[in-house]
Amino acid sequence: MSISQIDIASKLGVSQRAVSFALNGKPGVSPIMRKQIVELARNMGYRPNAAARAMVSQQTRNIGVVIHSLGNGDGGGGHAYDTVSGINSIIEPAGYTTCLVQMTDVESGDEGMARVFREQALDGMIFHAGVLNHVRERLGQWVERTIWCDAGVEDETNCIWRDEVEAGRLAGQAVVEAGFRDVLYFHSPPGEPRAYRHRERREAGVRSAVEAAGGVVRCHAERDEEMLHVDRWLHLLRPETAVVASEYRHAEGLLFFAAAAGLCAGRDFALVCCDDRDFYQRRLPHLSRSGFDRFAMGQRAARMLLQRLEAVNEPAPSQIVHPTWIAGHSDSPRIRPTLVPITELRTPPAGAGGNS
Amino acid sequence: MSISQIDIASKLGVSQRAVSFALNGKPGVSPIMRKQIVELARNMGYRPNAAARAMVSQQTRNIGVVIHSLGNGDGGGGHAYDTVSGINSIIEPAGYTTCLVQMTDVESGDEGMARVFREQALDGMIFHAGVLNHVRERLGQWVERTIWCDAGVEDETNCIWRDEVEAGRLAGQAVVEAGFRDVLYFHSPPGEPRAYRHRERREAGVRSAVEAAGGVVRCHAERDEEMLHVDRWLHLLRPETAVVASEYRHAEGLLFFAAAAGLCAGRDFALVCCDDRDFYQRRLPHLSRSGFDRFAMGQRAARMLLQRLEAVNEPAPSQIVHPTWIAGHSDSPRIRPTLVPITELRTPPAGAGGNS
DNA sequence: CTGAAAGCGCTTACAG
DNA sequence: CTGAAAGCGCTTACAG
Repeated sequence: MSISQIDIASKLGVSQRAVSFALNGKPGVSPIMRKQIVELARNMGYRPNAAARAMVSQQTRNIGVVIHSLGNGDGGGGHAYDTVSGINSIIEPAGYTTCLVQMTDVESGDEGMARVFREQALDGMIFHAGVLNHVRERLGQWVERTIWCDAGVEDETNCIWRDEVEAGRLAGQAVVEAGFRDVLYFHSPPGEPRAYRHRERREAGVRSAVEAAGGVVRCHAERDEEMLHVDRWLHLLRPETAVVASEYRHAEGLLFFAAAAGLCAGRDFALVCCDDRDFYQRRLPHLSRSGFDRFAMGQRAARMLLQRLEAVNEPAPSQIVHPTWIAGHSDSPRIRPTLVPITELRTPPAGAGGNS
Repeated sequence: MSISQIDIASKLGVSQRAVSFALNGKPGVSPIMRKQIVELARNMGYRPNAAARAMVSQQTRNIGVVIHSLGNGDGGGGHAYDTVSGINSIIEPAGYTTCLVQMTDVESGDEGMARVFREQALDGMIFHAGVLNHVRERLGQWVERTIWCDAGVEDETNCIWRDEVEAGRLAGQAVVEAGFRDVLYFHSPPGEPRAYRHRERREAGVRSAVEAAGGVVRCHAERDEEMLHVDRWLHLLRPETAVVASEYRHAEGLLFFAAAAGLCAGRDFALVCCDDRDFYQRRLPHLSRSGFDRFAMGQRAARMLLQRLEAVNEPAPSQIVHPTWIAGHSDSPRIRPTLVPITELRTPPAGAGGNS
């Protein structure tokens, strides 16, 4: 039904080889014939058959991008897609296609695996998810060229991950410099599906900075879906205490639900976050945080993979993503940075939320 | 390098046909031989070559999912991915793979198009984006089986879109029933990249409901990235006025930045939204809104496409997604639904934000 | 029930 | 500079 090189060749009375060479810009066809062929191909609406090309060239030009799915709609606001966008932005111009694979923790046996894994269908993959060990090992066997991107795998090669300890340290240092010595580390309870040891590491970083300054770090665990229940944690917010949110979801909860309950970050309490989202730059610039450019990380992971695909397949040296500190800023007079010097926080008025 | 059916066949001294039939569960192989073959294939780690299979079967089992990209990290919080997740949740178990394609408005000529379009590489595609007309026509020619999913295309077949007028009407009706007659419709300024006429339609719906009750609708346009500048719009919030946010981003801004500035939805002003996100159910349940389950819409679009792929290729009748009204609710005493009866809103205390 | 063979649409040595 | 041909790894009529 669709037109092939043979259709073009026979119409012009030339060999199929000539068509292939002309269309692919290879030498060995006379300029006049080349022009005829290219023109006719365009007029006939010829498009090469990817499967045939893949078979002979032994590469599919498809790249798997595996993300962890919590099920229906992810439920999390989809920070994994920040990374996916970064990956795609590099891979697509290079002529590859992003094949999205969503995985749950309870991955069934080989039969339940996505087709893209059951068959040989990928040139490589980028794994972006906390993944159970047995799944990891299986996939590693199946797809020879894999980059582990913030996936809880930290080998010497083919991995890229963020320095979470440093992210915590930056946050801790910032609150110390703002004069705080009492710090509340706000994190997810253990046992969350995305088990990738960022919680402990960020905490360790926070501690190292705060304790070096003679401060003390307390912890509070809260499921992010429960942040709405402000009564669970509102009493912990005090002007003398800096709150360090481990994940962006906690920071959003602390920012917004506290405000709804009458306590405002940057006015009634100090807030910093060890995490970041790409769109915060435009939509939440006043949040003081450890920068974590997932889009850029995805780009780097994609470049690591491309290097392995284009050159000889030697492992790519692992990379560590170093966080940077982003001081919250606001050019709106009524919205304040979430971290201000301790002396600028107001003491709670009688009856305000802080002391119930 | 990788093992093929021939490797298995020769090792067992049988024909390649036998291997193919055995592995694919087709009749025509003796049970004993079948068992031998299946076992050996497993031991040798055989995986079928997707390209070869695609070539002979004339189907790639790849499906393109096109989303609009604003560039770096999308910048928008990625509501398109709610839909993508829904699509993938249906397509993957059916043996297809989601190929993600991000498109910008300024799509260059055919040469700059993603490889997946330049070549014949897809069995079908789902287009989820407001798309410029010339791009639309080109892609429609290239991929014969396309479903237009909330993409600004509304033909009799192969389209699925949300009833935006109804979404506005539901929001308008809700505020009317809560006793409001003064309504502020809060929307994006025209000329936003994702041009898909939801802004006007939602407004028309709001108007129809409010004006039928003798109320009046005013409008205010604000870019969502500018919501942080509360001084631009804070003075518009009054207890007697119900604010109807057109898009979820505006609702979030109205919810959160107003709170940071001291005005609280459900206490100082009423807020409803014509839009929705999948994770609101868990993380923002108190927002009163027109329900819009993008995940479910993606699933429906995927089923429409699968129907065209599995059966004869006859066009799928278009579907309209009807919004439902979701009354905000909260089991936390300090967080209130964003829409409450007008009588329950407090009159602004002197000096509060509403009257500068 | 099974083997030998054609063919899917390309790329690329190999002869002329 | 160009044509005739092999082969990538499968599926599936076609003979036996």
